[in-house]
Amino acid sequence: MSLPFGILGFLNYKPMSGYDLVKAFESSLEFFWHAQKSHIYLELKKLEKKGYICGETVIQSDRPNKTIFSITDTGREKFLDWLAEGNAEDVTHFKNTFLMKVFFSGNMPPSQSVEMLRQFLADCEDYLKRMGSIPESIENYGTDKENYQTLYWQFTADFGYSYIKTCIEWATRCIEKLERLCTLQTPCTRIPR
Amino acid sequence: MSLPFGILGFLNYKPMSGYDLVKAFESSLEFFWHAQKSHIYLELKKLEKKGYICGETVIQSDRPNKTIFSITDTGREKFLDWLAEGNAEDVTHFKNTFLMKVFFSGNMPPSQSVEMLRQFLADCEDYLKRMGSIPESIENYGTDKENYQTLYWQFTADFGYSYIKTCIEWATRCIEKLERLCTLQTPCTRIPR
DNA sequence: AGGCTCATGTAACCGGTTACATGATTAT
DNA sequence: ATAATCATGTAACCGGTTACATGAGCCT
Repeated sequence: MSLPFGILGFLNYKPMSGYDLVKAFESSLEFFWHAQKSHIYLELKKLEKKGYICGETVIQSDRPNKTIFSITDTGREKFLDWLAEGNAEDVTHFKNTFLMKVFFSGNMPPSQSVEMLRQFLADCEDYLKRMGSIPESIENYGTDKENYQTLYWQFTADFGYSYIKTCIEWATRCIEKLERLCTLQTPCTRIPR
Repeated sequence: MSLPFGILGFLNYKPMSGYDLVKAFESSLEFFWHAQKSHIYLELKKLEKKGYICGETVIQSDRPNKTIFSITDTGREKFLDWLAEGNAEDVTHFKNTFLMKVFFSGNMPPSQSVEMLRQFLADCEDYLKRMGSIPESIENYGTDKENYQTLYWQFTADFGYSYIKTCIEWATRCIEKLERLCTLQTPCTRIPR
């Protein structure tokens, strides 16, 4: 329900082609909204049909032709409406497959769940490393340094960073607890179930 | 892609009716996997057709009849396979509409985004309050106190708690920064865009 | 000649949501 | 009477994913 608004959001900065949008999503929103290429192109058609954006074909000699989309007044209006909307469900309605697995981990040997948590920890740390390069990439598509845009981009980056940090601390705690239980209290021969 | 496994997970503890499952989801998985009633009943049919669970009608005189579902051997096998699977995408592929709005907040007056963040903060604090009652409710459907189940339930509760705490701290930071910028550096008459 | 970036799609599918709908029994 | 709990669905829809597909031009 958000992809079309993400597109409108980018087009509100400046007109872009589908290809540009794919890259914009990859380099920024990726961290909290992974979008499929095909889905973006599909959504562009829908938005144009609705009259929220309008496309113009640009003929290029050195590379394939492209369509540059601009946001329309109605499009901008819809986008700003969306921005102003409340979103109370967002705090409560998040889905996390990994946590579901943790929840049901009593069904596998503790050694296996320790391994699972270690993998999660490794993935988080890997992610954190790759995140180091965000602040610079954010600078690249800022159009107007006068306004608050970069500030909000920093906010989302801050969120991502804090979130991953929290995940790392949590996973570390869990692993410690499991290992303490496994090596000290209960000998590893005792397998649940 | 996880709901059927959530159902299998619960049925692996003990046989349950669709109604029981709805309540089980509401009282526990709710925090990271909100499930629709209708979806659960739909999924039960699919799982039965696949032979992962089997239902038995229980005739009741004091209340409407019901169907109690039990997990089959193949069902248990599939469930354990799922548990053992890796889930690297889970760290990277999360969707958050609210963060998308923050990302595009340069398009609205700072006062409005402060309001949005305050609302988020309030929602988080509200959520945190309601979370206080989880540990007790978890105790209720533990079948076998000998095994590690409750430990893992605590892990997920710990995650939820830490996550909300992180959100609260983050939102507080953001609001502070915005207010400092608005009241000290730039007079509020200057509205971006 | 072969790989890269640029550029854009279609078709099938699926997980999940929303709205709607029914009906029994029990407690007040 | 009527509200609450128990109990179970159907149908339409939609957001998003996966797989597949094409083709121009540039660089080496």
